[in-house]
Order: sequence, then C-alpha cells, then structure tokens
Amino acid sequence: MAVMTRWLDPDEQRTWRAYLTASRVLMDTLDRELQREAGMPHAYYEILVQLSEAPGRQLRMSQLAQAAGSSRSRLSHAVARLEAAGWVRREDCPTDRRGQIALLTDEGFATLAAAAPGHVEGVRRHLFDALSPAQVDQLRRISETLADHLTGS
Amino acid sequence: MAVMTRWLDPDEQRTWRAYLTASRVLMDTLDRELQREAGMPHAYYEILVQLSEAPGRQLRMSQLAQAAGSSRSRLSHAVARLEAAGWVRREDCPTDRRGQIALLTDEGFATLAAAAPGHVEGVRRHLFDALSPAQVDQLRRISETLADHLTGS
DNA sequence: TCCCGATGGTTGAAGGTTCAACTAAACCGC
DNA sequence: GCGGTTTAGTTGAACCTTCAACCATCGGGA
Repeated sequence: MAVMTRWLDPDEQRTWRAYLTASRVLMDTLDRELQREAGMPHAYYEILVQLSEAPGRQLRMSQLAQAAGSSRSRLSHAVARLEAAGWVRREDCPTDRRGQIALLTDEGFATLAAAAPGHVEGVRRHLFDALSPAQVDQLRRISETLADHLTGS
Repeated sequence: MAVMTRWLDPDEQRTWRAYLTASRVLMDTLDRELQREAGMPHAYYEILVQLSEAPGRQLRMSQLAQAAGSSRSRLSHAVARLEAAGWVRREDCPTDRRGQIALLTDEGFATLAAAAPGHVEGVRRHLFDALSPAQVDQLRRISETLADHLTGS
C-alpha cells in the first residue's frame, strides 16, 4: 500500500522557510567575515578552536573530527591545509601505530587568538543582539533537542 | 582606545555550540538524503522549488538568485548544471537584452515531484517530529527575527 | 598463531562554492 | 544623444567537500 506523504501545513512551511533563510544568511555572513578577517572558513576555525581547548592542544584525528563535526576525509584535507599554513602539526600516535595526532602550533594559537574577538563580536551582533533572553533560552533548548534527536536516531 | 570584546557568557556559549551542531547535522542529513534519493544537493532542490512556484515556472536569473538565497555566480554555475541535466532551460529576456530567464522543464518538474515527498518526510522526521508545537512556533519567530535582523543591517 | 572483520586515516576525482574580473546593456544627468 | 555609472549575467581559477577506494593496523576468536 502506498504511504501518504505527511506534507507540511502552512505554519510548518513558514517555519521551515524562515529557518532555512535565517540559518543560511547567518552562516554565510559569519563565514565571509571570518574569511575576510582571518583568512579561513568557519569549518577551519572550528578545528582550531577544538584543538585549543583540548589538553595539550592536541587530539587524535578521529576525536578531532568528532569534536569539529567533520567527516574523516574532510578533516584529513583540512589538516593538510592547516599544516601547510603552519597552524597545525601532525605527529604519530605512540599507542596506536595507525593513529595520527593533530596539534595546534604556537602560530596557530596566535592566529586563533587574533581571530576570536572579531568572530565572537560577529556572533553577538548577528545572533544574540537580535534575540531576547527568553528567545536565546528557547533556541538553546530547541537546538539541544534537535541535536539529540538527530544523533540519537 | 581599544574596544573590549563582548565575550559570550557560559549560557550563550552553550546556546551557540548547540545551535551550530544542530543546524550542521540537520543540513548535512537532509543534503545527503536528497543527494542519494534525487541526485542533487539541497541548494539545487531549492532552485527547482522556486522555479516551480513562480508564475509560468520561470524567473529572471537575479530574482531566482534572490529567491533561492544564492549568489549570482553560484546560480550561473548551478543553472548550467541543471540545464545539462535537462531540468532547466534558459531563454533570452524579451524586455531586457541583458537578461536571462530560467525556466523549469517538464522533466525538471517531474524530477522535483518525485523528490518532494521523500524530502518533506525528511524535514518532518528530522525537524518537526522532534519539537513541540510551542517550540515550532518559537523557532519560527526566532528565525523571522534573525532573518530580518541580518538582511536589514 | 592465523585469519578476519573492524577501525584509523589518507587519497584522488568529481562536484559545488567563492571571488574577482569581465562583457554587455540599461539608466541617468546633462 | 553622450559619457559615466549601475545592473545583469558569465567565466575561470582557487578552494572546499564528498564519495568511494584504498592501505595499514588492531582486536578477537578458532
């Protein structure tokens, strides 16, 4: 028997369209700002942030991919570029000969430190300044629910 | 005088991280589903949707770019591919000799009609099924506020 | 011990996006 | 109607992401 499509009602349509537009414009804006001011896309910034917060400023590739929300392949390519830029270094993992450890160089840390204020300012201006405290709270709950739902299934 | 960075407080941090994760995973999931089931990325699907809803199933390139939230350049490249796939056709604009009109072919419409149920089902499953009606409403307001804020500035 | 499946990571090719440069036509003030 | 400035759209190069294929190593069972 054919399964009927559960189409979106007008309210859902409107919500979905608004969400699509807002998230796309927000991300495009932040990405462009970061590219202009720090010379890297947002995904690369995320990688540096995750490394900077890890103990010893280093992580196994897999864990870094996980933390940065990246595929392994993407991370491999990205780290290759970050390494060429001198911001990250690779080392062999002592406990697993298959493993690689990515570590943030001092130069990478300095670049991140230089980029962070501008980026945070952008996040604040484009996101938090537009929302009421209640809305920020709602957005957090919605996002956490969604993330759970998506990764749980 | 140096401008102090308005850093994010812990709640804002948490909100921002949750938002980043959720929106990235959501979009990645939908994109992959669409690629697998319809052979096109979400951005291309958006273009076909906009064309399908336009009078005469056609739009000027600029208006289509606007509607689909795409840059002109991106749209040019995309339409070139969609044309090669036989889903879109280009015509000269009769009233402006600089202009180009993109129009959805019957084949393009059929492809879209075939892809839509699966995609809508995905949006419902991954987004709406996870949220309460109140949260859907909150998300709509937040997104509309954000979009206004971003495009207004 | 040997084998086999799972895990960690890389690679190359194909496809998508961005940016800057460019052509052509329309608009505007004079 | 002339000359400069927008606007419409395309192009190519550089870059980023994805996908599938691949190699190496690890871990567990017979």
